[in-house]
Amino acid sequence: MPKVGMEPLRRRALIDATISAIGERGSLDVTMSEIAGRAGVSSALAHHYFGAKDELLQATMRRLLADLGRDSIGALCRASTPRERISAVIAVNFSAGQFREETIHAWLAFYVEAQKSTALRRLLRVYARRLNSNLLSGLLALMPRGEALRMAEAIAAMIDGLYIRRALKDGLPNPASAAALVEDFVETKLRQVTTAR
Amino acid sequence: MPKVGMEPLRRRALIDATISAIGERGSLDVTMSEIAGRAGVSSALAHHYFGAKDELLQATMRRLLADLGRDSIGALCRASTPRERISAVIAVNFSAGQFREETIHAWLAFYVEAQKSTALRRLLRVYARRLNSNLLSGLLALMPRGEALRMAEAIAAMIDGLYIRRALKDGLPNPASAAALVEDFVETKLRQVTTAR
DNA sequence: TTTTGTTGATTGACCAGTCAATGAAAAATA
DNA sequence: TATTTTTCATTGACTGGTCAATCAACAAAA
Repeated sequence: MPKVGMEPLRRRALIDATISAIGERGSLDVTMSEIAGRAGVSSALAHHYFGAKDELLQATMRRLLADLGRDSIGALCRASTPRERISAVIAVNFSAGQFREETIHAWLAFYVEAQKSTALRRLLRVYARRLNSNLLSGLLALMPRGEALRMAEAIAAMIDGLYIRRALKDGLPNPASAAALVEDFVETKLRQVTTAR
Repeated sequence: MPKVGMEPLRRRALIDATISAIGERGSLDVTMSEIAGRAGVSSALAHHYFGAKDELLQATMRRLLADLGRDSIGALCRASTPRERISAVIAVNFSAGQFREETIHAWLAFYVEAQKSTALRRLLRVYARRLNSNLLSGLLALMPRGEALRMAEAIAAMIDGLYIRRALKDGLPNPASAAALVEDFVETKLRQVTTAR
């Protein structure tokens, strides 16, 4: 049965299993056995491929980041105006791929874990910085620098806030209305800036 | 040494210790011994007064909620116009008492734990609902109901988002600029609504 | 002497991480 | 081609440690 070249497959399966386990439990304290079981292997194998548990967790976080990054790049490429870039960033964060219970739980759990683990904190900072710069790539063309910087922070905070609030309500999946809330904010603010004095 | 009437003192001390332990660790997995040690008692005593660990955690969460509630009521009483009520709510959430690393870490950790514990989830819902209704108590006088509802959600999300983002940056305590961000949003939106067509 | 406060010691469960052993493909060798 | 050897994949069983929870016992008021 065993064949060569299993490693990448197993790694992927273990990371998938980690995300779904975290998503289901709603927190990071899932056991290696639980994760391994979901991936259809023994816990020893999980340790074989990832070493310690935090390495698996870091790999999982990196995967989440990579997925979001990929989606973001795709959406930004499809945008042709600065205004569209802003909408693209917002849309990605509330897209079907990202705004799932599983994913949201995982992000939230990692946020907490990042308070303990410097490695995870560094990864989360990457996320925050990237979100910020993606937003700025649109905002800077539409308003003065200072205004754009503050606006980016506000939008980012609102997105994160909607994520975490989403985690509280179970059974109410309305990514569209969440995105609309942010869009409305952007729209209002843009009108104010362009109409100014 | 032992005197009568220790119970309320111990309970308070243990809850205080729980908050500071969580704040320092940055997550909920602090041991009963750790908490008890900080409170200057044995872990057995903590169990004696609180029973199981989750009861202590729930009591801690309730304390956090109560503190925020008390502050909110105070601030709202001091506000005389609807517009001031909105600012009061924002100010409380970023006040020195609430916007501390310790408190923020605790809130964040509880957010995650609430995914597992229905009791904690219920408590967090209380918080969310109260924040919402406090905001609405000002907003409803200034704009149409539908608009006010959406606005309340947006403000609440932004506040929560700024909280969680604050947890990421260490050593950068700027509650004032965070509050200013929210205030600016409110101001902009209000101008739009009142100037409208 | 009963109640209240308090603890050290212990238990039982759980879990991350290790290791030695097994089986099966691939590569090397005859 | 037939064989041996090496490498890869995989696991069950075990270990050491941690921690929540319990309990029996002790001390000091009331």
